[in-house]
Amino acid sequence: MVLEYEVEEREIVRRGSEGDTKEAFDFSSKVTFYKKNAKETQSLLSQVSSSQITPSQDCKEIVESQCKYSLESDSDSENASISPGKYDISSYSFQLDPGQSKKQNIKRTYFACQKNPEQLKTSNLNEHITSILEVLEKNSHSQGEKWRAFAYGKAIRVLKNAKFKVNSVEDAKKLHGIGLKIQEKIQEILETGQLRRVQLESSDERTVTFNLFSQVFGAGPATVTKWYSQGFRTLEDLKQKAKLTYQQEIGLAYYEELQQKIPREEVTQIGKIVSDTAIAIVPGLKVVVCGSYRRGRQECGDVDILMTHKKTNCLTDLLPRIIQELEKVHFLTDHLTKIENTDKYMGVCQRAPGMPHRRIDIKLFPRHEWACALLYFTGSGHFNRSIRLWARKLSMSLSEHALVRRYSETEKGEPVPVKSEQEIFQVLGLKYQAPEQRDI
DNA sequence: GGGCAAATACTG
DNA sequence: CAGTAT
DNA sequence: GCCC
Repeated sequence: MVLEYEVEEREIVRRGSEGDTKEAFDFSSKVTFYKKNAKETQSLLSQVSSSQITPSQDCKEIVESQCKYSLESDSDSENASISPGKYDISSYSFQLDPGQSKKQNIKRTYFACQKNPEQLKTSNLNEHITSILEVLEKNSHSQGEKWRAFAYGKAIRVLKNAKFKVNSVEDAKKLHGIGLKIQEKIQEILETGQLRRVQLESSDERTVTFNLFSQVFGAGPATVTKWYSQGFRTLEDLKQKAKLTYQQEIGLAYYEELQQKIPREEVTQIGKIVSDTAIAIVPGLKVVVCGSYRRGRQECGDVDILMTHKKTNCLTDLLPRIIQELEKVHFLTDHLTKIENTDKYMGVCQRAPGMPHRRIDIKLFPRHEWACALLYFTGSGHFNRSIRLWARKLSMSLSEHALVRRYSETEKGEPVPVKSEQEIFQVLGLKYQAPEQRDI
């Protein structure tokens, strides 16, 4: 009884934090609430769009206070950028209908989830199934079957987050995101411990080759298909015979190194190198390492660095200058985008000679886009999908640049000025989640 | 059947 | 423009 | 592939 109760709560939490369409329960109940309280929300929105928060004020405030390198967390500056008197987050945090105990439970669980994301994560009771589905997901992905892979991914998350071990198809049916086809697969896994299709594919030349090739940076489904049809089967084939773009050459040259995860400590060091270099060139720059690093991961796939400055608009060549300097000290070894005239750089770096090469992105945003950029590039991907879906249901649209109201399918309104991540959550009527809590 | 997020930048 | 990446 |  208790178990089942908890299961249901977890289920709800998961859906809510994932933002799947069908989190019907979580999300739509919130939508309902939103409509009920449309008036409050309107007033909040007008408050936000009023002069109380403006980009210029934002610039002034942040630049004057703490334009300093912040790796571990910029929560200090985030907090500092909120004036307590103007916004009382607690008064506007999303409250579910108090009259309905069930909904209250959702809310409570929601909080629990936010406090304990690790707990939810560490106990995958369905490893025996998910490990196999993960193969299917990867295979689908490298064949370019985007949405099929998407569905597998969703099923995997559902299974991982389930509070019970799936011992029968009936168990699996309860989980949202598991349809007929995956049910069949689960049945076979439960009966035989494996999946014939996976066995087949793992020794299938086409599948193996697609997986191999699709991990080359710059090669997507179309390119991989072409290479395969041209008869290439190994990385050596590609190096010797394939016609490669410059990006693919780099991707191939560092194929193994770029596969490796980056220890958190190294990301910290890389961040420091970039930050020190950048700030030496442009004092007052704000530099934050985002991505999985900011979410607290111990291992990262790449390094994602965001910068902003109050004078961004007058310093269009800012990023190129920083790039050139980083190149000069042999930190950046290869460029994946052109370095002139850019505010979004992609490249390859090496912390020190002999160390593995790493993928690095450095992006410069104008001050007024800082909050959205931070949110976006901190992710996770799932979290982003979730919050955007939510935004859409509130007739808003969230991008790396801005949070805007949409009046219709095509008509978009003015951006809602937001100067911190907290404000984005606030405007969307969501409880703030720290970066670590977005690692979902 | 259509949606599954959304928007931008770069390459060739 | 298609393809790729973020 | 799943869901509506």
